[in-house]
Amino acid sequence: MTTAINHILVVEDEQHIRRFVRTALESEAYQVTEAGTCTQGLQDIRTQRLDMLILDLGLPDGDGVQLIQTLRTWSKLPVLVLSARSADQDKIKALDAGADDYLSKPFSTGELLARVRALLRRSQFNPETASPLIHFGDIEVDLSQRQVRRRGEAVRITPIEFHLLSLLLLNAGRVMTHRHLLREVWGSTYVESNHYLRVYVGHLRQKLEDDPSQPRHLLTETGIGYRFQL
Amino acid sequence: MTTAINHILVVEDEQHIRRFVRTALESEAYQVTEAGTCTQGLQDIRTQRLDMLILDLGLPDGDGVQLIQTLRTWSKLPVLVLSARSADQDKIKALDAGADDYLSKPFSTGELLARVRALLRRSQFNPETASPLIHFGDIEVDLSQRQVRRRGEAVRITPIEFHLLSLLLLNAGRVMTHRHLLREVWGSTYVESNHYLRVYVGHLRQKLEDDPSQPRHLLTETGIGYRFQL
DNA sequence: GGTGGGCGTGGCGATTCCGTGAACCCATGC
DNA sequence: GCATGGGTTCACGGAATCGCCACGCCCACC
Repeated sequence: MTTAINHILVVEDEQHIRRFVRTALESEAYQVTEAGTCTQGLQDIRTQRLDMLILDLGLPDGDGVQLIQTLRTWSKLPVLVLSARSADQDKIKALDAGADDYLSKPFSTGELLARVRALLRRSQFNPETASPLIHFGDIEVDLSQRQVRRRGEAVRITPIEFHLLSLLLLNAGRVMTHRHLLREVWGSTYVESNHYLRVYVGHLRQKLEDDPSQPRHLLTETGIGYRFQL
Repeated sequence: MTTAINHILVVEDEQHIRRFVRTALESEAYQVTEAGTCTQGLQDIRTQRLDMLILDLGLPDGDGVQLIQTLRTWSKLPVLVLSARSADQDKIKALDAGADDYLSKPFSTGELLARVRALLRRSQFNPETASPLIHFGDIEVDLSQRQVRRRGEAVRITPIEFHLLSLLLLNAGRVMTHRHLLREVWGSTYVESNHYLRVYVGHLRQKLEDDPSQPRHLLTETGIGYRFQL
């Protein structure tokens, strides 16, 4: 199956709505992460590569509007608000805080998905949200566009290679354990297949390192895992 | 956010709603132009420098959804839809045709303005750079006129081919997933029919590439989709 | 009623990607 | 020196994906 490139974070405390939204999104092959609280949500936003945030306003541990405002001080991540309230003032406050769309409950799967598509479509036109370029050596990586360049020339990257690379880049400087990488890329049944990693790390070194036998960026942490040094 | 004055076109046939919307917008110092019909609206879009379109779906002389679709073949102008209908299917159709937001009547001034602000904020749409002519290789494409030329000679392009081409061109440089292209061109029930794409991408290569077997512009991203390189 | 263009669909060879085993390298410790 | 464990590289078969050709249907237009 085709790799989902759109990653959506759903912040919602009510269990059943969360499941409802997740199911809807997954049926369209989006990658979904869930959070139940503001704090957890912010945590996820900081650590994950996301394309969109779906946020319920009525969270137990804090004000959703507040969260949007904080978020907007450093990110343009598209935000779709869900809310039980349908009063004008609520909508206006949320939208002016920086939300991009506001959907009152109850809502249908169809409308939710259509609004998600519209939002993703629009935000992907926007070059500023889209391109946190990552540089190292003579390589340039654009994660949101799934592109890798070496001295300006496009480098061919397979889906698995790209998945692995983006994990390492998003956690640049940190050690990523074998198990963690394997679980993310191949799934939890492969956490012991260290061999896969060796092979694909090898591929990436061939494509990215000046001297693949003397890697300067994609480093191995013997007995632990790998680390990416920008 | 304080740049040039934003110019908004309101296409709406009912006199009193038009006045209502105009008054609201002008109270926020937007420059407003009005049109009462689809034809007039399209005319204005082609000739004026606009930042946004507010469109009523129930126009006497034609289908609003149709208008959005045509518009989207050559422009990314932000579109906010107003409609008396609030059924899911209407919303979905409009949003998937390319609208950016959908507001059901009756609506309040406050919400309308908040949504306009959100939309303008999100899409720093630059009408100057939206040139209708696109060049690559020895090909010239005029999206608004629906014409393709190769070394000056007209190239025959079927409706589906053109639709596909305009999507790729409007997102030149980006990877477009199979699903996304299929949904836009064939509709959401065909998101898994990758086969269609292979065939039509093939057709386009035959017509546009110097050496169709070694494409330089219409590139495949194995396992993901296609990308157009200008 | 014939003709032709556009479209959907099936099929098949070619290409690319992936999993896996085997060989090799190298540091460490006995 | 030699065994061991981890790391790297290579090679190859199977699977998935892709490009391309061909056929038949539909419909618009003679």
